Amino acid sequence: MSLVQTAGLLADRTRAEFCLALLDGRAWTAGELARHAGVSAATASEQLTRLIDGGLLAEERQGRHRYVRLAGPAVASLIEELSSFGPAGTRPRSAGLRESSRLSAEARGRTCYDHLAGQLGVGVSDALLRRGLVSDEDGLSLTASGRSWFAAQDIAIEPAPAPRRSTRPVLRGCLDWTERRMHLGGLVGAALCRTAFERGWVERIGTGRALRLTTLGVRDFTEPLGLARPAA
Amino acid sequence: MSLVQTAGLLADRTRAEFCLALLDGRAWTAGELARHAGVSAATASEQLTRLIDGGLLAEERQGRHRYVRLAGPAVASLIEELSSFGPAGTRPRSAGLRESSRLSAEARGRTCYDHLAGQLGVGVSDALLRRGLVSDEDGLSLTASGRSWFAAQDIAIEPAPAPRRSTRPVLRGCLDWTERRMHLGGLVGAALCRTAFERGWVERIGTGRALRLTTLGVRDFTEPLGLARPAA
DNA sequence: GGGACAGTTCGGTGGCCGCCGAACTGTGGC
DNA sequence: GCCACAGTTCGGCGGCCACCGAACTGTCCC
Repeated sequence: MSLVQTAGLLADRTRAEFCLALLDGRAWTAGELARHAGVSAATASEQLTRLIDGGLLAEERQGRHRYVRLAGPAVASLIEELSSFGPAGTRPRSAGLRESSRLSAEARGRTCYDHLAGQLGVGVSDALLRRGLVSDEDGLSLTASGRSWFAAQDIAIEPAPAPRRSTRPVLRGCLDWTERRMHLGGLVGAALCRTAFERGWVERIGTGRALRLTTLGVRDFTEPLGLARPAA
Repeated sequence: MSLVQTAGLLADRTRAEFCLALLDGRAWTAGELARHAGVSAATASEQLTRLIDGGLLAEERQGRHRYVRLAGPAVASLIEELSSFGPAGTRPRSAGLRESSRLSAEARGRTCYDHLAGQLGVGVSDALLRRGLVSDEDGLSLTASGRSWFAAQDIAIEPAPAPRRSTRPVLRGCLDWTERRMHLGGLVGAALCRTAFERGWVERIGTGRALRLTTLGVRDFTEPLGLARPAA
């Protein structure tokens, strides 16, 4: 795969739509993606095969279903970087009720591939900054007290997955499109999100990418960090 | 600009060739790029306009010349990320004498947008790791002693350029295509490279992207770091 | 086994876009 | 003023590729 080929994969409306949908970090079936992007099953099947051959997506077949997901964090960060280009143009026009309620749930909290985003993600990010666990002078980094805080919480910041030496930074600012604020990505963001799921601090709402903060999460996660309790 | 449009800009052989050439961090004229990519002046002109409109390139007109360069570090990192995808496929076949002498000069030392690459870049990167100024456990980061070393050398790690809050990490591993080794990018890599030019530690060889380490550079830069003196 | 359904393969079509030569504009040197 | 040269604009050509419908394979359920 060369630069041209990889870019070409993302240079198509349909394939890009697939990838953006998969940015929630979950596995979708081919049919779901086809409906989501408004194309026939035939087209979806072809395009998914291309994305998989190009190494952007990974597939898992289960019975008559073909599940696909992003091939890894590098792909997610690539897509985010490409999306965040230019003068951050146009906001999509207003939507129906059902749609806008889904959107507001996602605005409160959601996953952005493997880390937390939305108001929850931004809030956590701000809290860590306020408490000096993370520093944003000359770029984002974990401070010494930040490292000990993570150790004290028993949250492991996974070193790079065994086989391939990763270039993934410990901490990475991720600028999302709904909030215009930065939230924490990178290994630290992924570790926080993984822990939040494992300890029941957050849970999925239905089948979307939206998240709900549980009462356990308020008690053990956001209140200790000094976050205001969310409005709804 | 959307994801699709930005990706589309890089999904063309000619435009990609331009961007890869500009990865040396310097400004090229439209004609130089046309010859480099083997297309007519007409084609180069059109494609450059597209790249500029899309925000990937910046232009500067001087008399009858049109100089273009990458619009910023974010573009360089985007291109590197896109290039480093997939199983790092095929190495270009061998070249003529003139070409291969240029290549070996570039292998010794060159710029990779705004930081040092080639054997020089990798060597510096290794030396900083060996001395504990940089850590690569769970991702790359600058250690406390690393921060004081930079301060002691009076090398400023520039905070993000004023207007826009940058997501550029302090330290970023950059995996280059000639060396298969990682070298230092990010704000730290840029600061080192800038300093190396300012203090005369390195200089350009001719008009290419290749670098020569000066005797001053050996004395004040690589020897203090414990690098072996390069073969040639 | 039959029917519903998820996904795939294939052929044909339409549109987009990268390319060039030719004619043109503008700059610099003599 | 003239010529050389860098870059631009335009029209037209050619190739690539995303799309669909239709026919097919494979899975699950009754």
